[in-house]
Amino acid sequence: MTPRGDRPSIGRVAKLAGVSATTVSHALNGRRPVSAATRQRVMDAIAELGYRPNVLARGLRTSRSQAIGLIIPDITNPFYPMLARGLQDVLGPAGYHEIISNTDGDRDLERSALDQMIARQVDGIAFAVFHTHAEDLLPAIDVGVPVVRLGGRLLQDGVDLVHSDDEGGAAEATRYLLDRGYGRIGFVCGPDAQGPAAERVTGYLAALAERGLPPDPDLIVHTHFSRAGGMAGTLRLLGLPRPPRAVVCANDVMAIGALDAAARRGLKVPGDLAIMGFDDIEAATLVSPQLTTMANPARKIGQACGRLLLDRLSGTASGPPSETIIPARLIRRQSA
Amino acid sequence: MTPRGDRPSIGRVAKLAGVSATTVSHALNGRRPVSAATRQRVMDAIAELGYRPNVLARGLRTSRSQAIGLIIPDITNPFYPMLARGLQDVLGPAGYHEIISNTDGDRDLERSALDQMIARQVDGIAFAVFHTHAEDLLPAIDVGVPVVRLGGRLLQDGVDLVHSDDEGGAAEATRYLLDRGYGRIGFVCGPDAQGPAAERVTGYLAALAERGLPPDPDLIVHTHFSRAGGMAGTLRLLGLPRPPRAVVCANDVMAIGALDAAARRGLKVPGDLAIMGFDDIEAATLVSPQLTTMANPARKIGQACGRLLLDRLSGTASGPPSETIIPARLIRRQSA
DNA sequence: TTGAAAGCGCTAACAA
DNA sequence: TTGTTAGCGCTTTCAA
Repeated sequence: MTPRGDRPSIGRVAKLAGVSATTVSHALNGRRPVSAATRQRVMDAIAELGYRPNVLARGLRTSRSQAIGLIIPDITNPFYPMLARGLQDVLGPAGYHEIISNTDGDRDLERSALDQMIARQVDGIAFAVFHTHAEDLLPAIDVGVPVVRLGGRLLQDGVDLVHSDDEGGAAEATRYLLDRGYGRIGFVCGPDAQGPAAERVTGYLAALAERGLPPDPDLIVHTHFSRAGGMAGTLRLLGLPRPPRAVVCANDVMAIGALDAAARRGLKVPGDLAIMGFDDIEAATLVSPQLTTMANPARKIGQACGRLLLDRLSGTASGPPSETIIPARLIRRQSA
Repeated sequence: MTPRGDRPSIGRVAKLAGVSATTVSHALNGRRPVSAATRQRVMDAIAELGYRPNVLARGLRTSRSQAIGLIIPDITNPFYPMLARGLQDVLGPAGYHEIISNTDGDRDLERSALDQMIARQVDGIAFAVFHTHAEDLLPAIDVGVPVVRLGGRLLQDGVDLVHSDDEGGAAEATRYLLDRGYGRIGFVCGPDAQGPAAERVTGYLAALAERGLPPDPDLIVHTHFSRAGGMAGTLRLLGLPRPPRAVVCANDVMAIGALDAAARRGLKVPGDLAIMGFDDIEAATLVSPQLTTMANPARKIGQACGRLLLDRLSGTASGPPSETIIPARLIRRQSA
């Protein structure tokens, strides 16, 4: 009836080896010395029966599921698989599995995903979402599950923070253009002032300010985080009375849209229009000209997140929430 | 000490509501009538305590973990996230979570991932790998866990099969070129005769045979499944005494490499060389000219896989292994 | 309509 | 070096 085909239990192994279940347990996880002869008999029995410890039962007893939850908007967005891989790089060798939930950025789904993770007794949670407020994470904090938040700036009790240096990266991208003599630089931004995009605008403005350049609201356009949005935003900039000769885009996908806009206007890139992206997604090397961009190292972020979780789980870290900033790196290619 | 902050148990809820744990259980999962008044008291208690059923404990008792394992080579390859999403489309609403393991195509890692999934008591497994032999799946079959294999052709007891129509798709791609007057058509293939690539060669040859064209071994080059491999293979074809004017590539990544090869030789695409890809990855629309290709619908494959698993889990399906073939669709763009 | 009791497979006191 | 016992939180007979 049930889908399990009568799997051998620790008791069966014990009986076959002629020892107690306790001894089998200790032979397996070495928390207590077991004589070589006994261990051998146990191992033989395990092999003979094809025994595998039931992780659920172990988890129930130890209240550690050896699983961590990863809550993200959409695994289909190439940034997140990289993040997931980085997490696994660190957590896998430590014996943790990853349970992934997609939320599509919906706040209700985010909350329900968190609930389900808690119900599954995950040992830790990596939460990568924009629209979540501090109070949404309280259920996890209340039950004492370590949470690492990916992105955002909010420091919150019980929640470590990992994010890329959006502000510094955007500043560096802008400086790169300034150094090449571009005075009027446009910024193609996301729809609102939330999330990493906001930090990127801040960096852009900071770089201008360093050189004594005042911000020009006309040069900042708000549009969608998409290829079409990038094109529309860039066209808007190009339609200005004094259009910019260089643009910084909030991400690579939008920068590819900026490329589309240049092609439509018959502008050469970077000759007539220089374009900077952000993220260094795979596609950045597929378009022509290839995108000059800031590398946003998803895998490294995932690894940092994994280490943080591991430290909290082992009790190595127990202090107040930490903030880890992963630097972005300038990748010089052809578009700027 | 343990990382769980003293979570409320069903017993606590029962006490607060003034009923037995049994009643709380039934109030929650409705396997037995509970009076409206009692149910209300139970729900109130649950809300007051913030109770969430412990999925591990439930799983231990019912021997169903409500989790399914997804074993893939690499979540970083954009095909697999789509697959994972398709699985979740179907399995998520049914209350299943997904546990993902990356194997990097390593057979030992594949076997160990399978072992771990079994140890975790997953209710079903989706296995997407090339290098696995039939006997590697036996551990899962032995314990009665339904397995769906993604890709490959091997019909095996206890293992359902889902794959795209690699053979038919490649035949259609080839026919498309034949219809446009190309007589000598090259095929850029993977390193060996295994996996979906093999089926694609078969389809290519079948289409040629339909028109009475004999196979020419010179026109089939073996190379790596990568952009660099695609370029190298195409250059080899172009170096032939009578080079083909059209090539079919085993996947889009290789087709992008073929584009590189054409650019290097100064050939116009599709004027001097027509190029067909396979898969329709996102990048297919980013390159210039955009790739004409066969869409390999990963998400649909994932959904089909999820339905199959669900049928096996619910007992709806219980017969011999099934084979589901998802058709590939021709996407006309610019490269052919 | 409800409860009491047993037990899923494991580990951790405690005891020898 | 090893065993006995209890119990993690839940569901499921069996009984009322």
